[in-house]
Amino acid sequence: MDHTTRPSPAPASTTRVVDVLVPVALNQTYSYRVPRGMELAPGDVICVPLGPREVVAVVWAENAKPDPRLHNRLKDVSEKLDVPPLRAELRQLVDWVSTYTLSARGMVLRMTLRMGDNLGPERTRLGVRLVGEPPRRLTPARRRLIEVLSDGLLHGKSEAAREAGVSSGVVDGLVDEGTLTVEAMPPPAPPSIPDPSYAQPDFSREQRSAVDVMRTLAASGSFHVALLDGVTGSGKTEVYFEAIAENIRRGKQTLILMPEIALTGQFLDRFAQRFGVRPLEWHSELTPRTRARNWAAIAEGKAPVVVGARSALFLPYADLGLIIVDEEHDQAYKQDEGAHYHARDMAVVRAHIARIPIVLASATPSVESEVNARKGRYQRVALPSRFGGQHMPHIEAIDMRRAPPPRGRFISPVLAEQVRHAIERREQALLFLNRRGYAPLTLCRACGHRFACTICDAWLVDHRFRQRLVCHHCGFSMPRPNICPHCAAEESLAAVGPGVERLQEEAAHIFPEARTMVLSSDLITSIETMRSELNEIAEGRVDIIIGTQLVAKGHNFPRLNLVGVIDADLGLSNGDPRAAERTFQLLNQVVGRAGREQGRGVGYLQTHQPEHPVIKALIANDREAFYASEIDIRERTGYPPFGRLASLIVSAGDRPTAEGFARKLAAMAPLDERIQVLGPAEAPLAVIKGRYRFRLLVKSLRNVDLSQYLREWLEAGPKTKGNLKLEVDVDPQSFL
DNA sequence: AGCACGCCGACT
DNA sequence: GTCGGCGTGCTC
Repeated sequence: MDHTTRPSPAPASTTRVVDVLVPVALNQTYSYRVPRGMELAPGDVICVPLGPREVVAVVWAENAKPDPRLHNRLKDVSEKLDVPPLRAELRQLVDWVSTYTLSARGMVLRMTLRMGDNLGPERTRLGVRLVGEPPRRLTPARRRLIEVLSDGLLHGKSEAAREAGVSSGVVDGLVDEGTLTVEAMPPPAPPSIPDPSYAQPDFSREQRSAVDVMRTLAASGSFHVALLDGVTGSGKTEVYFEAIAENIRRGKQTLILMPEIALTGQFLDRFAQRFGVRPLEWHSELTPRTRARNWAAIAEGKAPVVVGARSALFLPYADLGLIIVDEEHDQAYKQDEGAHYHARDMAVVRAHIARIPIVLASATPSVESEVNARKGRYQRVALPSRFGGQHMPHIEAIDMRRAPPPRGRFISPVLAEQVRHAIERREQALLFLNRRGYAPLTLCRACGHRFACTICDAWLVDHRFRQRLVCHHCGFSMPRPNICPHCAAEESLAAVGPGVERLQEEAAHIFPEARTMVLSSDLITSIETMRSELNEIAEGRVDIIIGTQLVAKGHNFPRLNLVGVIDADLGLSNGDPRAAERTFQLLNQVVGRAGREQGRGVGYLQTHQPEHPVIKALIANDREAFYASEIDIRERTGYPPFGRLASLIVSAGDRPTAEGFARKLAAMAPLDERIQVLGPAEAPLAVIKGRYRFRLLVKSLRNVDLSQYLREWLEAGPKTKGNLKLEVDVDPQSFL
């Protein structure tokens, strides 16, 4: 752009300039000129040129006095998009999350703009209908197409072609012949409106007081956190539905956050039973078109209830009145890629900024939320028993030191006996093992060679279904060889340890007549297949379910009364400060799958340490004991929520570079008697994808602004360059 | 995050 | 001689 040739450049005072947040890895805003005739205010969604491309961005502020050094570099805003502006509440959330997590503000904004490039009016889609005579030349492709359209209804043009397995050329051909007509498809129906009075559920006396609290909460219209605390099967969902009903009556939108959207099939049905229709879904598998449509519906306030995974938190709700965080303790709320944030915590922040109530629901609250409830910061709403007189499952430990399974097997005789009884009673059994694949380690019996990933510090996991050895950290895989690559011995490779696939083999061997099914995240291709497999189980077409933690989450299997945990110790002994909490929550949830609808559930925990406090608390069904001891440990050691943590991971292509930088960084940490900088130490997973990793752990008192401390430190500290990478994780959940 | 610019190995 | 690998650095 050549400004010098302009006859008379407009005086600066008449050219308005706005500061714009662009969705790239930048913290600062960029200034753009507002073209004549365009009205812009903070929050407006616009298109701007950025380098060689155009991006969707958001006006963040007026800029009355643009930086003179930029005078001739300012570009014009290209276009104002016809969507509702981002409200101040959401802009404030973006700023807050960016400041707290130390991630670039532009990257946080990006999460709210995840609607694809399909904003704006919908183009009318074309449909075809069968009206005339068949064509003179009837090819097989044409025949298939006519078959698909034989109902005489209007079909989407591309859908019809896809369904018939023909190209769109075949469709056009039949249109030319007069066999089909082209008509505009009716616009897609707006999201259906949930009816708060659709069904009037029956509540027990205990539930009724919780329901009252929920309604009052939703009606209050002010910031308030409730911890809805009820065991699996106590009717938590139905109880918080009443808060949603109240919120719908007030004409406000509700956001329901779920840890794992693929597992919400039954939830959607229950929602429909209560409200007549399903809520709007938000998840990563939406097509771009649907995504844009849902985004617009949310922004225009036409979607009263949205259920979504953590990313749904950053959507531009027109009038959000209530947030529900289901299974609030779940690890899946923590995002560890790109921006590191905990959706539950950020949901509380959003509720605070928007001055609205929020409900955290769980059968096994996080220690953080439990402490907040005990201190009165959160209002505890307790649902003590299972609904409908169901009993809590009875839990027993199986001491694997005394009653071990045969060598190379993993199901103890006691558990096998119980599974047999369950099958004989025509009930289902669930065998839980949180390990994907067939075996976690393969070694050569002749020379001792172990198969390890060449670019990660990890063994290769044997996946027999896929016939490959797979690294769970980088995705590397290789065919399973027959010959040891080290000593060339034949038939010498042995699988060590169990995975769910191996467990299925063993179950099939012990119970040849039983129908088994493995549920594991690596075997899931889509949300749809996942939901249909879960339905198959719910309909009783499976006798033995073998699953990883996928099966622990939110699904009712009516005929499931027996749960066997194959290795209850897994995850207890890895030096992670949250290991105990996680194991307690996970096993409690898994065992809670048993006996939800009929009979009395029984859970067996195969363990080598029945004396471990977590195992004992599970067996005694003594939540109090677990929380008391865990809270005590955290308080004594200053771990969250009694102190704050941040982890800094330094990684580089070679070990000395990573270690050197980490040491330099540690040496430059500002002194502060309230803050400890631990390390650097080699990260527990020392190498991932060929990158060497060192970790610094920052631990502070609770009242310290840890983010601010980190920012000052990193600004003054050594700059990363080359292939050096520094990842900052405030409030880390995982310590790998 | 993109995307271009820039400097070293195998080929139309 | 060019095509293209991804390291480095900028985007108002």
